[in-house]
Amino acid sequence: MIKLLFVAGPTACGKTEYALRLAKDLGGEIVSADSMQIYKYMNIGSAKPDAEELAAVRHWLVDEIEPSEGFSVADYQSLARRYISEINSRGKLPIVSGGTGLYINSLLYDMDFPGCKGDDERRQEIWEECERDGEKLAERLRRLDSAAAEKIHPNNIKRMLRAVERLEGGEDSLAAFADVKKPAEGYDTLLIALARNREELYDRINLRVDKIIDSGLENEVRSLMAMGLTSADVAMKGIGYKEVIDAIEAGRSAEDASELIKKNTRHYARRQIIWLRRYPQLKKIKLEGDAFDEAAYASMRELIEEWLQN
RNA sequence: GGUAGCAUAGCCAAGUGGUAAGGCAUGGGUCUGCAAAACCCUGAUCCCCGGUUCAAAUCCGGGUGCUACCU
Repeated sequence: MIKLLFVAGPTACGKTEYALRLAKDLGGEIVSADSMQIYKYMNIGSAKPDAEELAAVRHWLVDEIEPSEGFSVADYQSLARRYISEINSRGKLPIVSGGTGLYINSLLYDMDFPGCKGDDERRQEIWEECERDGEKLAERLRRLDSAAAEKIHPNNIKRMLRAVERLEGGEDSLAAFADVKKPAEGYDTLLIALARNREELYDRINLRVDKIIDSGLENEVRSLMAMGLTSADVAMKGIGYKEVIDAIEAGRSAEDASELIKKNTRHYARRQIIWLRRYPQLKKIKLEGDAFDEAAYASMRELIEEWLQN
């Protein structure tokens, strides 16, 4: 059994800081569960740990791929599992830190990604075949698997496309949609979620967005654009990036996009919080104030010590 | 002081006699290959008082507040 610690929580709640401290104190290495920090060159906007932090504790799945590369949960899962066992075999504690719920989920549970891989072109094809009509797509899905069709809202084109893709790719039914959630085998997990008052979190978000913009988000976006990336690239769909690209293209500056970025980040944080509510085993640690919350950290350590004993 | 206009949910806002569109925010939620994505759900009896009418956010009178212009 590999002991696997998770430090989750919404964006801007302080994950980086606390995970780093834990890694130092426990002799751990950090496995990022962040769908944006995984990209190279996207440092400022994704609020990546800085060079000093990256040097202090070993990080995995940060700066892993090119922004132009495709990536998916399935890729994440297999890479993360590999790194985790390597860390474990070195006698270190793997600490998964990040806010991408689905990535965390892929490690926590035995999600398997069988069947066909996601193929953009294939999905595009299906979409064209349905004449870009949500209703027609829904009908096609219903014919293939009525149970799956009932679970996916007809407005959710993206999900319906993937479902059709899988079913036509050979799967008889999307049994996966049943909520069979087996804990991942081979891991002994402890899931800690950092939490804050909503108001305090939103204040932190606003502050952080201002800081990110001051630190040169616009230049970062411009250099990514110079590398040939456009708003069509997945990496550029990240919050902060997409808004600034739009602003630049409209002849405005990053500052002009500030309010929009803040709003989108708040929405994102809310969804993250809601996502985490699904885990009954979740240990919530409430953080307060801007300074490092020693009291909260101490109770975190206590939880961890107890878990490590068993 | 005068004249005109406006007053609808946290904000923007439609509706000008038949019982309150929509957008944003907020909150809640879904989630098996783009997840910082995609999608779903969520609120008011219309400034106050009186009147006309079977029926008023909608018409009339008065009050209050805001805005513009005038003196």
